Amino acid sequence: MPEGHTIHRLANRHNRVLRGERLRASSPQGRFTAGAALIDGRALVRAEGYGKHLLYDIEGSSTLHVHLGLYGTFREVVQPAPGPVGLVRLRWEGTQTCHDLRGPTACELLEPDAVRRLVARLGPDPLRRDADPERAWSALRSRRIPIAAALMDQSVLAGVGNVYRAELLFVHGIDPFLSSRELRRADFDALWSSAVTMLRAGVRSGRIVTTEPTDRALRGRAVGADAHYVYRRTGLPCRRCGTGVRRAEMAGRNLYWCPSCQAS
DNA sequence: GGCTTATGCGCAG
DNA sequence: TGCGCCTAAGCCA
Repeated sequence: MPEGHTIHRLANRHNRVLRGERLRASSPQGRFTAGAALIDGRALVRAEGYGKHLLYDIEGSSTLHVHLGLYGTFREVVQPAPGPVGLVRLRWEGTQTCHDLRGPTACELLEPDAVRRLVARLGPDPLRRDADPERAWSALRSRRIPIAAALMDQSVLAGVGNVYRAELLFVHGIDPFLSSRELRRADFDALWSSAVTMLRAGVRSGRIVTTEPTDRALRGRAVGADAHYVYRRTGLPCRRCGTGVRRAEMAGRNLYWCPSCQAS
Protein backbone atom coordinates (compact mmCIF):
# COMPACT_ATOMS: atom_id res chain seq x y z
CA MET A 1 0.00 0.00 0.00
CA PRO A 2 1.16 3.51 0.38
CA GLU A 3 4.88 3.69 -0.24
CA GLY A 4 6.09 5.46 -3.35
CA HIS A 5 5.08 2.68 -5.72
CA THR A 6 1.39 3.05 -4.74
CA ILE A 7 1.50 6.78 -5.36
CA HIS A 8 3.10 6.53 -8.80
CA ARG A 9 0.77 3.71 -9.75
CA LEU A 10 -2.19 5.91 -8.86
CA ALA A 11 -0.76 8.86 -10.77
CA ASN A 12 -0.31 6.65 -13.84
CA ARG A 13 -3.81 5.27 -13.52
CA HIS A 14 -5.42 8.67 -13.05
CA ASN A 15 -3.55 10.05 -16.04
CA ARG A 16 -4.84 7.16 -18.09
CA VAL A 17 -8.51 7.34 -17.15
CA LEU A 18 -9.16 10.90 -15.99
CA ARG A 19 -6.76 13.17 -17.83
CA GLY A 20 -8.27 15.74 -20.14
CA GLU A 21 -11.81 15.23 -18.96
CA ARG A 22 -13.96 17.69 -17.09
CA LEU A 23 -14.48 15.97 -13.76
CA ARG A 24 -17.19 16.19 -11.18
CA ALA A 25 -15.83 16.67 -7.68
CA SER A 26 -17.63 16.41 -4.37
CA SER A 27 -16.91 15.65 -0.73
CA PRO A 28 -19.62 13.29 0.57
CA GLN A 29 -17.92 13.30 3.98
CA GLY A 30 -17.99 17.10 4.05
CA ARG A 31 -14.38 17.72 5.05
CA PHE A 32 -13.35 18.91 1.59
CA THR A 33 -16.55 20.56 0.44
CA ALA A 34 -15.04 23.99 -0.33
CA GLY A 35 -12.05 22.51 -2.16
CA ALA A 36 -14.18 20.11 -4.14
CA ALA A 37 -16.41 22.99 -5.25
CA LEU A 38 -13.34 24.81 -6.59
CA ILE A 39 -12.25 21.92 -8.82
CA ASP A 40 -15.72 20.66 -9.74
CA GLY A 41 -16.25 20.72 -13.50
CA ARG A 42 -12.59 21.37 -14.23
CA ALA A 43 -10.23 19.22 -16.27
CA LEU A 44 -7.29 17.26 -14.94
CA VAL A 45 -4.23 18.42 -16.86
CA ARG A 46 -1.82 15.96 -15.30
CA ALA A 47 -1.34 13.75 -12.26
CA GLU A 48 2.13 13.43 -10.83
CA GLY A 49 3.72 11.34 -8.10
CA TYR A 50 6.52 12.78 -5.99
CA GLY A 51 7.71 10.52 -3.21
CA LYS A 52 4.57 9.70 -1.27
CA HIS A 53 2.73 12.79 -2.52
CA LEU A 54 0.19 13.02 -5.32
CA LEU A 55 -0.03 16.32 -7.17
CA TYR A 56 -2.83 17.04 -9.62
CA ASP A 57 -2.56 19.93 -12.00
CA ILE A 58 -6.13 21.18 -12.49
CA GLU A 59 -7.01 23.46 -15.36
CA GLY A 60 -7.66 27.01 -14.15
CA SER A 61 -7.25 26.10 -10.48
CA SER A 62 -4.68 25.46 -7.78
CA THR A 63 -2.91 22.12 -7.47
CA LEU A 64 -4.71 19.31 -5.69
CA HIS A 65 -2.35 17.72 -3.19
CA VAL A 66 -3.13 14.30 -1.73
CA HIS A 67 -1.08 12.37 0.81
CA LEU A 68 -2.48 8.98 1.76
CA GLY A 69 -0.62 8.66 5.04
CA LEU A 70 -0.95 5.26 6.63
CA TYR A 71 -4.66 4.69 6.03
CA GLY A 72 -5.60 6.59 2.94
CA THR A 73 -6.97 4.80 -0.11
CA PHE A 74 -8.21 5.69 -3.57
CA ARG A 75 -10.79 3.30 -4.91
CA GLU A 76 -11.99 3.21 -8.46
CA VAL A 77 -15.36 1.97 -9.64
CA VAL A 78 -16.92 1.90 -13.07
CA GLN A 79 -19.72 4.36 -13.82
CA PRO A 80 -22.52 4.51 -12.96
CA ALA A 81 -21.11 4.47 -9.44
CA PRO A 82 -23.27 3.51 -6.48
CA GLY A 83 -23.74 6.08 -3.70
CA PRO A 84 -20.65 6.72 -1.58
CA VAL A 85 -20.17 4.36 1.37
CA GLY A 86 -18.41 5.50 4.54
CA LEU A 87 -16.27 8.59 4.90
CA VAL A 88 -15.41 9.65 1.38
CA ARG A 89 -13.28 12.79 1.51
CA LEU A 90 -13.28 13.28 -2.24
CA ARG A 91 -15.37 11.71 -4.95
CA TRP A 92 -13.91 12.49 -8.35
CA GLU A 93 -15.87 11.40 -11.35
CA GLY A 94 -15.24 11.08 -15.05
CA THR A 95 -17.66 9.64 -17.59
CA GLN A 96 -16.19 6.14 -17.33
CA THR A 97 -14.83 5.88 -13.80
CA CYS A 98 -15.45 7.19 -10.30
CA HIS A 99 -12.66 7.58 -7.73
CA ASP A 100 -13.31 7.69 -3.99
CA LEU A 101 -10.61 8.97 -1.65
CA ARG A 102 -10.88 7.84 1.98
CA GLY A 103 -8.80 8.56 5.06
CA PRO A 104 -6.00 10.67 3.55
CA THR A 105 -3.60 12.62 5.74
CA ALA A 106 -3.80 15.49 3.27
CA CYS A 107 -6.34 16.49 0.65
CA GLU A 108 -5.96 20.19 -0.10
CA LEU A 109 -5.50 22.79 -2.78
CA LEU A 110 -2.05 24.37 -2.98
CA GLU A 111 -0.86 27.55 -4.63
CA PRO A 112 2.25 27.27 -6.82
CA ASP A 113 4.45 28.60 -4.01
CA ALA A 114 3.27 25.95 -1.58
CA VAL A 115 3.84 23.26 -4.19
CA ARG A 116 7.40 24.47 -4.67
CA ARG A 117 8.01 24.39 -0.92
CA LEU A 118 6.60 20.89 -0.69
CA VAL A 119 8.80 19.55 -3.46
CA ALA A 120 11.82 21.44 -2.11
CA ARG A 121 11.75 19.54 1.16
CA LEU A 122 11.74 16.16 -0.57
CA GLY A 123 14.85 14.21 -1.46
CA PRO A 124 15.24 12.55 -4.86
CA ASP A 125 12.52 10.05 -5.76
CA PRO A 126 13.97 6.88 -7.32
CA LEU A 127 10.83 6.56 -9.44
CA ARG A 128 11.31 9.90 -11.15
CA ARG A 129 13.40 10.42 -14.25
CA ASP A 130 14.58 13.79 -12.91
CA ALA A 131 15.93 12.24 -9.68
CA ASP A 132 19.48 13.16 -8.77
CA PRO A 133 20.98 10.47 -6.49
CA GLU A 134 23.86 12.80 -5.58
CA ARG A 135 21.44 14.83 -3.47
CA ALA A 136 20.64 11.70 -1.43
CA TRP A 137 24.32 10.86 -1.12
CA SER A 138 25.25 14.28 0.24
CA ALA A 139 22.27 14.23 2.62
CA LEU A 140 23.50 10.91 4.02
CA ARG A 141 27.04 12.27 4.42
CA SER A 142 25.82 15.32 6.31
CA ARG A 143 23.85 13.34 8.88
CA ARG A 144 24.86 11.16 11.74
CA ILE A 145 21.84 8.90 12.13
CA PRO A 146 21.43 5.16 11.59
CA ILE A 147 21.18 4.35 7.90
CA ALA A 148 17.82 2.66 8.59
CA ALA A 149 16.44 5.96 9.91
CA ALA A 150 17.97 7.94 7.05
CA LEU A 151 16.27 5.81 4.39
CA MET A 152 12.89 6.64 5.96
CA ASP A 153 13.61 10.36 5.97
CA GLN A 154 11.71 11.81 3.01
CA SER A 155 14.12 14.72 2.75
CA VAL A 156 16.91 12.23 2.07
CA LEU A 157 15.05 9.83 -0.20
CA ALA A 158 11.43 10.34 -1.27
CA GLY A 159 9.12 7.37 -1.64
CA VAL A 160 10.88 4.70 0.41
CA GLY A 161 8.88 3.49 3.40
CA ASN A 162 9.21 0.86 6.09
CA VAL A 163 8.93 -2.20 3.84
CA TYR A 164 11.38 -1.06 1.18
CA ARG A 165 13.94 0.20 3.69
CA ALA A 166 14.03 -3.15 5.49
CA GLU A 167 14.32 -5.09 2.25
CA LEU A 168 16.89 -2.76 0.67
CA LEU A 169 19.20 -3.01 3.66
CA PHE A 170 18.84 -6.79 3.78
CA VAL A 171 19.51 -7.31 0.08
CA HIS A 172 22.80 -5.44 0.38
CA GLY A 173 23.79 -6.91 3.75
CA ILE A 174 23.92 -3.50 5.42
CA ASP A 175 23.76 -3.14 9.19
CA PRO A 176 20.70 -0.95 9.86
CA PHE A 177 22.50 0.71 12.78
CA LEU A 178 25.44 1.85 10.67
CA SER A 179 25.80 5.61 10.76
CA SER A 180 24.58 7.22 7.53
CA ARG A 181 27.90 8.95 7.06
CA GLU A 182 29.82 5.72 7.36
CA LEU A 183 27.99 4.24 4.38
CA ARG A 184 30.41 3.35 1.61
CA ARG A 185 29.87 4.90 -1.79
CA ALA A 186 29.63 1.49 -3.46
CA ASP A 187 26.91 0.48 -1.00
CA PHE A 188 25.02 3.69 -1.64
CA ASP A 189 25.16 3.12 -5.39
CA ALA A 190 23.87 -0.41 -4.89
CA LEU A 191 21.07 0.80 -2.59
CA TRP A 192 19.97 3.47 -5.05
CA SER A 193 20.02 1.08 -7.96
CA SER A 194 17.96 -1.49 -6.05
CA ALA A 195 15.54 1.18 -4.88
CA VAL A 196 14.87 2.06 -8.53
CA THR A 197 14.37 -1.59 -9.45
CA MET A 198 12.25 -2.53 -6.45
CA LEU A 199 9.99 0.51 -6.61
CA ARG A 200 9.47 0.10 -10.36
CA ALA A 201 8.46 -3.52 -9.82
CA GLY A 202 6.02 -2.27 -7.19
CA VAL A 203 4.50 0.23 -9.62
CA ARG A 204 3.97 -2.55 -12.16
CA SER A 205 2.47 -5.12 -9.80
CA GLY A 206 0.84 -2.89 -7.20
CA ARG A 207 2.48 -4.96 -4.45
CA ILE A 208 5.82 -5.02 -2.73
CA VAL A 209 7.56 -8.23 -3.69
CA THR A 210 11.29 -8.13 -3.09
CA THR A 211 12.22 -11.80 -2.88
CA GLU A 212 13.69 -13.63 -5.85
CA PRO A 213 11.79 -16.77 -6.86
CA THR A 214 14.83 -18.88 -5.96
CA ASP A 215 14.77 -17.48 -2.42
CA ARG A 216 11.11 -18.15 -1.83
CA ALA A 217 9.94 -21.03 0.27
CA LEU A 218 7.35 -21.74 -2.38
CA ARG A 219 8.02 -21.72 -6.09
CA GLY A 220 6.14 -19.23 -8.24
CA ARG A 221 3.81 -16.68 -6.76
CA ALA A 222 4.94 -14.82 -3.67
CA VAL A 223 2.27 -15.03 -1.01
CA GLY A 224 2.08 -12.91 2.15
CA ALA A 225 5.30 -12.92 4.11
CA ASP A 226 6.84 -14.97 1.31
CA ALA A 227 7.11 -11.73 -0.63
CA HIS A 228 9.72 -10.29 1.74
CA TYR A 229 13.13 -11.24 3.15
CA VAL A 230 12.82 -9.69 6.59
CA TYR A 231 9.84 -7.32 6.80
CA ARG A 232 7.34 -8.69 9.36
CA ARG A 233 9.27 -11.94 9.68
CA THR A 234 10.34 -11.58 13.32
CA GLY A 235 11.69 -14.86 14.67
CA LEU A 236 11.43 -16.70 11.35
CA PRO A 237 14.63 -18.05 9.84
CA CYS A 238 16.47 -15.73 7.47
CA ARG A 239 15.99 -16.96 3.90
CA ARG A 240 19.73 -16.71 3.28
CA CYS A 241 21.36 -18.01 6.46
CA GLY A 242 18.63 -19.36 8.75
CA THR A 243 19.34 -17.00 11.65
CA GLY A 244 16.22 -15.67 13.37
CA VAL A 245 15.03 -12.36 11.93
CA ARG A 246 15.03 -9.61 14.53
CA ARG A 247 12.76 -6.69 15.19
CA ALA A 248 13.44 -3.45 17.04
CA GLU A 249 11.70 -0.13 17.33
CA MET A 250 13.48 2.78 15.71
CA ALA A 251 11.92 6.24 15.70
CA GLY A 252 8.54 4.71 16.47
CA ARG A 253 8.61 2.28 13.55
CA ASN A 254 9.36 -1.42 13.40
CA LEU A 255 12.71 -2.27 11.98
CA TYR A 256 13.42 -5.81 10.77
CA TRP A 257 16.81 -7.27 9.95
CA CYS A 258 18.98 -10.38 9.95
CA PRO A 259 21.68 -9.91 12.62
CA SER A 260 23.97 -12.31 10.81
CA CYS A 261 23.64 -11.20 7.17
CA GLN A 262 23.55 -7.53 8.17
CA ALA A 263 26.45 -7.25 10.58
CA SER A 264 29.05 -4.51 10.28
C1' DG B 1 -18.33 -10.92 13.56
C1' DG B 2 -14.49 -8.86 16.48
C1' DC B 3 -9.72 -7.72 17.42
C1' DT B 4 -5.01 -6.47 16.03
C1' DT B 5 -1.91 -4.31 13.28
C1' DA B 6 -0.06 -1.18 9.80
C1' DT B 7 3.41 0.36 4.21
C1' DG B 8 3.06 7.85 7.36
C1' DC B 9 3.64 11.89 9.35
C1' DG B 10 2.54 16.35 11.76
C1' DC B 11 2.21 18.13 16.08
C1' DA B 12 2.22 18.83 21.27
C1' DG B 13 5.10 18.79 24.93
C1' DT C 1 8.68 10.48 22.58
C1' DG C 2 4.04 9.62 22.17
C1' DC C 3 -0.45 10.62 20.32
C1' DG C 4 -3.97 11.16 16.76
C1' DC C 5 -5.64 10.42 12.51
C1' DC C 6 -9.69 6.84 11.25
C1' DT C 7 -9.12 2.65 6.56
C1' DA C 8 -8.76 -2.05 5.69
C1' DA C 9 -6.31 -6.46 5.51
C1' DG C 10 -5.27 -10.38 8.12
C1' DC C 11 -6.20 -13.30 11.64
C1' DC C 12 -9.07 -15.64 15.03
C1' DA C 13 -13.52 -17.58 16.54
